Amino acid sequence: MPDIRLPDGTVKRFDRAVTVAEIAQSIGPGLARAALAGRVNGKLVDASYRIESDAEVAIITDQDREGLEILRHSTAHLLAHAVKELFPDAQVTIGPVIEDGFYYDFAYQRPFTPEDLAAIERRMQEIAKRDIRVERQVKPRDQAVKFFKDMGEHYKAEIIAAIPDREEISLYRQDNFIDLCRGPHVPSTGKLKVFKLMKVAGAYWRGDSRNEMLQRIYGTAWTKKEDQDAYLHRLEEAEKRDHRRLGRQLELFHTQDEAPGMVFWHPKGWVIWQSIEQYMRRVLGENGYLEVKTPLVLDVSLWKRSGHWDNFRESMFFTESESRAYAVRPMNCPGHVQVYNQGLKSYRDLPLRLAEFGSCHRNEPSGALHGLMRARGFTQDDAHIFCTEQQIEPEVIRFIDLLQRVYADFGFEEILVKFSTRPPRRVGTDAQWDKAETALKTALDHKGLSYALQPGEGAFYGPKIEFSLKDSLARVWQCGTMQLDFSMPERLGAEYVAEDNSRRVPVMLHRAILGSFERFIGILIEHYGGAMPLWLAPVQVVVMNITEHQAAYAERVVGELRSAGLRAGTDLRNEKISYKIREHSLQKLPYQVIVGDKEMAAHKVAVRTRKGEDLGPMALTDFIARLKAEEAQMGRTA
RNA sequence: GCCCAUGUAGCUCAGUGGUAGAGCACUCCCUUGGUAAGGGAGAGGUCGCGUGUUCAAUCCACGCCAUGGGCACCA
Repeated sequence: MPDIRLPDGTVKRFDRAVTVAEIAQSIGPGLARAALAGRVNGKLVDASYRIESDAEVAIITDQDREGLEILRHSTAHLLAHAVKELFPDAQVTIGPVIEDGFYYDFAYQRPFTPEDLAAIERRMQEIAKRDIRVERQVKPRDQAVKFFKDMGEHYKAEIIAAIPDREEISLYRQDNFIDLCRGPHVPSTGKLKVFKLMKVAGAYWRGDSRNEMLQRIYGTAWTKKEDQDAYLHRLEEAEKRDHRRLGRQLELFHTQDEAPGMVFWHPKGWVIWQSIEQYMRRVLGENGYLEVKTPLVLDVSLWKRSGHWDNFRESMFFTESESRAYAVRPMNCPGHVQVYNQGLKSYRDLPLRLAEFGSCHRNEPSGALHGLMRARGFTQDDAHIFCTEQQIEPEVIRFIDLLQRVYADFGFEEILVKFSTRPPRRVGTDAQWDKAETALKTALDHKGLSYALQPGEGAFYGPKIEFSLKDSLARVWQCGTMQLDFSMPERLGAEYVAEDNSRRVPVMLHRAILGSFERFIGILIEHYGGAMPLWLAPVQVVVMNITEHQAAYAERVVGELRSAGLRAGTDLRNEKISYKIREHSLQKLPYQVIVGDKEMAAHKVAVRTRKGEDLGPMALTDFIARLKAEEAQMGRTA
């Protein structure tokens, strides 16, 4: 005689064991139809789950977050079901829910083609229409293993072997398709209405590149058609912001076959770069950094001493001359230690903050390359702080202050922080690690930052903090980093004379705010959809004449804008004004100035923004003042 | 690096076993037009690279390179 307490507080009494579906039915036929699953005493269960004793029960429908996940998970099963009907020899492996959808990995003698995908999707629709009941059953472990082995599903058998002993082995059956699964699932395939297969890709079994490659089919599933349409629309919008596409359209940069993973910056893109570099140079200077420039190519022996040869030689570029071997630098730190090592340092010289816009090359795996985001040639806004252990904490706080200010200036509001602590294999003493981790943690707490702790994820040479920012499409990009290093100063012989006249090894802090210029500019392009804030816009103002009669006046206006330090150009082409406006709007140029006879007579300029707003005629001095004010706002108004 | 797809004019893309086409951009001419495309003419391609099959390859096969989507990797 279970008492069932519902989320609204009401209690229903049943005179026998009752299923979630029956409870939904007792509440109303609408809910009974909508019920996908239930939550019984906090645990998600199938709608067919039988409740024997008193319980708190909530009915899960597609209005719940969990409901959507169950829907997606069941759609993954539907996909596997369809694949097994069409390709009985394919073996099923795993099929989890992911953001916006699901995937399922199959082992099959040949890759699935796009045509296969279309056929599979059609079959999924058919099976959904059959509205087959989905049933759960529990099997003893050895029986389950035998069951799947007999079916030829060796991957499933392997998965069961990896499930902890105390967990139940549950199977889900829909018609003749049976899959190992924890569940819960929708009560019948008819609940699955809105889904679409997106793409097929290779994926390693168990995520290990030493294992065989499986065929992964990605799909998306939603509760309503409109949601799916909105999702597909969102993908299209994201594609329009793709930095590679905008880089071409806005003439910022290009890449070509002869230099894979490296970038040819065009004049407009280089203005963005230079605006950022000069800005960074200014704020670093304000914060006590000293800028240096060190060699891009160094004798291999230095990379052997630094440890890079041992760990990363596979992804370094090498060259040689007169029988001497050199490496193109993959990092700047060894160079900075060389600068530090010139002249005996005193504790009075610390902290010493050496900064470099350091060009690095790493021979990244070909499949990893991705426009500006993952390149083989890139430039870090790198700096190394040489300091004592006592100085770690204040230096980290200073750094976080600077980083927050920089991100805000670029228009990023939200920063995510991850803190990685000592890994099992590491250098340095426990006492050093204790001090270092405490210093980082205290600094984070001092700044009131919440962070995700990643135990054991630190580098072998020290703990680290990683800073990611969220862009306008809510995508997260890791950019900033603060890493402690107990290893390299010692390996490369850095030391200082302490107060007691003893020689000590300084702590080295590796830190970057932007990460790499290439990647950061890529993020900015996508964040702003190419419409850069005024201070970063390659061309800030274009002055257009209506007829050739105002050409000289337009030139004069541009001259004054340039004298005021603005990046301005003319468009005196023999084209209609609407044609010029369209072109510069597509180029996302922030301000368009139109001069016709009226403006010329009144010594004014007519101003239009890239959003299409007509600001009307104004005096040039007012216009310049407006732009200067906007520049000073940096990314904050955008 | 692995799996799949793609590579044709500056860009976006059609297309065919008999050495190629559109739109936009570009050049010239007409047009001097007031807030997102005025009209006309012209020029432009070793069809990613290589080898093979074939009387003949941009098209078929194989290899390579690059790009895209994933996977693995990311000091």
